[in-house]
Amino acid sequence: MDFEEKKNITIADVAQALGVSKTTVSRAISGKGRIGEATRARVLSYIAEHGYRPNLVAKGLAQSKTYNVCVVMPEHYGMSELSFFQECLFGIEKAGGAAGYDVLLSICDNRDISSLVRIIENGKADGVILMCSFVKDAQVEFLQERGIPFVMTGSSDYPGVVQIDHDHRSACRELTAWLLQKGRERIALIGGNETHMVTKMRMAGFLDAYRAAKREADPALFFPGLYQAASIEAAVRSLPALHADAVLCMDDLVASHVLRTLREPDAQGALMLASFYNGILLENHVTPVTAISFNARSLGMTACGTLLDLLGGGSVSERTLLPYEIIYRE
Amino acid sequence: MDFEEKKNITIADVAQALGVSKTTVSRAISGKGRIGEATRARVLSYIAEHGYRPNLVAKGLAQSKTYNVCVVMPEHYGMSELSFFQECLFGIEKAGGAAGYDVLLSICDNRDISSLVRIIENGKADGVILMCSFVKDAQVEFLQERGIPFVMTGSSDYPGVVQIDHDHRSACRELTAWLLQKGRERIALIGGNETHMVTKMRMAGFLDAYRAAKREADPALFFPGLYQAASIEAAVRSLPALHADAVLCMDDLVASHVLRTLREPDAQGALMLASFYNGILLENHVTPVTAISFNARSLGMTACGTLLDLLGGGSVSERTLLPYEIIYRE
DNA sequence: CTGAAAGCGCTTACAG
DNA sequence: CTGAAAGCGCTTACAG
Repeated sequence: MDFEEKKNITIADVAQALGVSKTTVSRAISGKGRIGEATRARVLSYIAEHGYRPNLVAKGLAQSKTYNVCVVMPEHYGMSELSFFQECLFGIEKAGGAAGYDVLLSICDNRDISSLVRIIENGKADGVILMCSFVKDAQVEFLQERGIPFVMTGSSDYPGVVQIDHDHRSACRELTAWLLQKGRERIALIGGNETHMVTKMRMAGFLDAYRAAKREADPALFFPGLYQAASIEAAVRSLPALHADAVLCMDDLVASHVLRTLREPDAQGALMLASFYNGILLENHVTPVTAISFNARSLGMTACGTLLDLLGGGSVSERTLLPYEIIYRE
Repeated sequence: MDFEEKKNITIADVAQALGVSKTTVSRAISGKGRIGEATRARVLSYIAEHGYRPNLVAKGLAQSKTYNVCVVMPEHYGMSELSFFQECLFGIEKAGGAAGYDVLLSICDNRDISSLVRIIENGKADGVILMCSFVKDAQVEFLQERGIPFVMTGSSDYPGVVQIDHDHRSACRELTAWLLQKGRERIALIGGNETHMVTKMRMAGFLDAYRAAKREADPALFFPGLYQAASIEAAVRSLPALHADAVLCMDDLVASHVLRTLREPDAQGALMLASFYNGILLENHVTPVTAISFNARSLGMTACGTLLDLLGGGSVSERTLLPYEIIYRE
């Protein structure tokens, strides 16, 4: 297969065709600078008719801009986060597109940010959106050192990082408080990647609720860092011996595994179950479970909007907290 | 938050610092054109030390290239496809990055390809990778009319479209043949979006197997276009009355629903189950089900490699079929 | 082997 | 109100 080069019409072409200068054409399009109403109309109608679109790359070069935002997605995560990230990405693309920006994708582990580095060093993007935060974050360190504008969906402990996040801490506090109020005191906490900031936030909200209720959480009931079905099951089976009366899952994948284990014939009942994230996995489940619901798409749109403000020289608040919703199901 | 403009070092800077011309620096880097070994080494060591990286956008403008590939993802699809697309996307990013290309993301329904159009008209990408094919495909029509190089992951009926796909037809034939050989003749076929090409391919493979076995498939056992849990369950419940002895699912989401229904107390057993796609949903299931397994990442890498060949002026074959694997589980 | 100059397709002071 | 010219950061014939 080969493709015929259909060479694009340039600003010079339309200038020549109209017998005006490139400057004039440029001004008619951009709306900047004085220009006669008649000439502008003439130019505008010509380009509309001939389908001329200025080359954004050339425009960008002249303005030292790229009209690209780079979004970096983490490579490794569970499937529960998958659709969340996807939705968020779509939100970014939508908000960016509306403002004439495109999204350049970067994949990255904490260890390997080479893709991000390449994009930045090649001068391919005006700013970046970080979709995942780490407690020791190479992305943040790199971008800050380079002075590249960026925002983060999620929370960060690094000073000066513009963050857009759902209010995980409040949400988890509220959900935990609900359990406590139902008379559940020995709440087990299962799952969560401890290197992720979001886990810290959830944990904090959990403890907030205990503090507010003047109760004390039992660390023996914490089971962080569990991803495999087998280890989650083992944790759940150990619960009765620990006199747990409820279990709170860090995300919907964990919840899904816990649910399965609890349904086994030899599993004790009487445990109350809730999840810190109402993902796609929970939606498909027969047994409804109380969970916190977040809107990933609006997170993405807000993040992108904030980055564009930043690029536009506006001042943005360092932290934007988006609302959540708790879906109570018994 | 604001960021200090740390202005990048340009080719003019290094030329001046070294007392040579920009031409020389450019040649030292690109390796094109004659240049003294000594000067080249001097330039190279200087740029290594000072961390100079040529601005790819400017380079691109000079060469009428962008070093971007646009990949368009469909917006609406089930979660079973989600991780497949994600993996594929990661494969593309990897292969592209290795060749100095970045990926520009476009989201699109069949109805609305405005994001793709914008990217192309703005001159932001050298070529595009279509991740989803439709029987009436606005993307293909647009790109062909514009003469933009593109490839597609999946299959297409449009003439002249470079396709990279897994061999769905053969895979489905083989899997169906296996059931037939096991003595199952009344195989129900559930799910599949009829507007997607992949459904056509799977269907064809299914019928191939019947033909080869000199049997006839019963159209009464076809249940296409089922996405909701409820409608899938209804279909499964109607199976005994239709004397079905096996069920073949179009994807893992369908399989997952079927599995759940079959496990209900009042559901008849004796049905054999298999799926045309071994997705993440099936992996998490307790009951193992025979299914076809595809490597999405290598699909992405191959697609990107093919597009790059195309951009490089190489001739590529119109259709590349990737191998599959059938995971037999009883 | 090396460089001055034109060009990629735009924008934007600076003059008029 | 309009245009000639320089510039964005690179490449690449064309001379030497």
